[in-house]
Amino acid sequence: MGMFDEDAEAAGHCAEMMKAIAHPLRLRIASLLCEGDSNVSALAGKLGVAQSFASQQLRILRMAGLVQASRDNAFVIYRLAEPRLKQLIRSLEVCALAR
Amino acid sequence: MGMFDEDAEAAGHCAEMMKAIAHPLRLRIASLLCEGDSNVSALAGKLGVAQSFASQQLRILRMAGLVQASRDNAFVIYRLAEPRLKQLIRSLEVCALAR
DNA sequence: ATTATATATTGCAATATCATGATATCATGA
DNA sequence: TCATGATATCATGATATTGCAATATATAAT
Repeated sequence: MGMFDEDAEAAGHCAEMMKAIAHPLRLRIASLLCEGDSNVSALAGKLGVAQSFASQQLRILRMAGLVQASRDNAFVIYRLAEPRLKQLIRSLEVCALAR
Repeated sequence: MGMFDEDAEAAGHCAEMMKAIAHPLRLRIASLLCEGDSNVSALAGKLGVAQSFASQQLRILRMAGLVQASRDNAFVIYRLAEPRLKQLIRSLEVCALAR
């Protein structure tokens, strides 16, 4: 039935993806990006953290293939790269509500 | 709309939970437990890892409140503590399929 | 009491992650 | 070109995680 118990490689990939979001700030960033694209300093402002910190965490999300970036003049706009990520975050919210 | 961007504490809790499963072996353990309760050495055998390693990872899952343990004579039976965890793992499998 | 089996814990070295501050790059406008 | 605002990277020390081997504990059977 489960796929991860049989397919260790799939489990490894999935764990790597989860690790990317399994961080307070990165989860909040992903959550914000669910509501719409945004740039680095806007995100940093909303989250109340330093720009360099936000940029670093965005980099980790980007490396994991979860978000994409593109330039809009001076700004770099980040967006969710994966529609399925939105779905996953909804599931996580449901989990969090059930505590 | 999203809850994690507004509620930093909820994001922290959720990230902590995710961190517990965001590991190749722990994900596989959780996946196995979705199919039914099991004991440590049975899990270790199915996963092809040393008993002490399986026990260690089970401990981490237990600390995070994701699994529960109870003794059945010589054996310690582990089970999913959270029905919502089953749901989450299903979501993860869907995500993993979509790669 | 001894042995065997199941589980848990501990110690450890290697590696990774975290958060911060300083600095560098990049694009725009005066 | 210079100044400025937006982003990215670097360097760092603190802390956490990883995987393994050795050892300890607990239960059961003989």
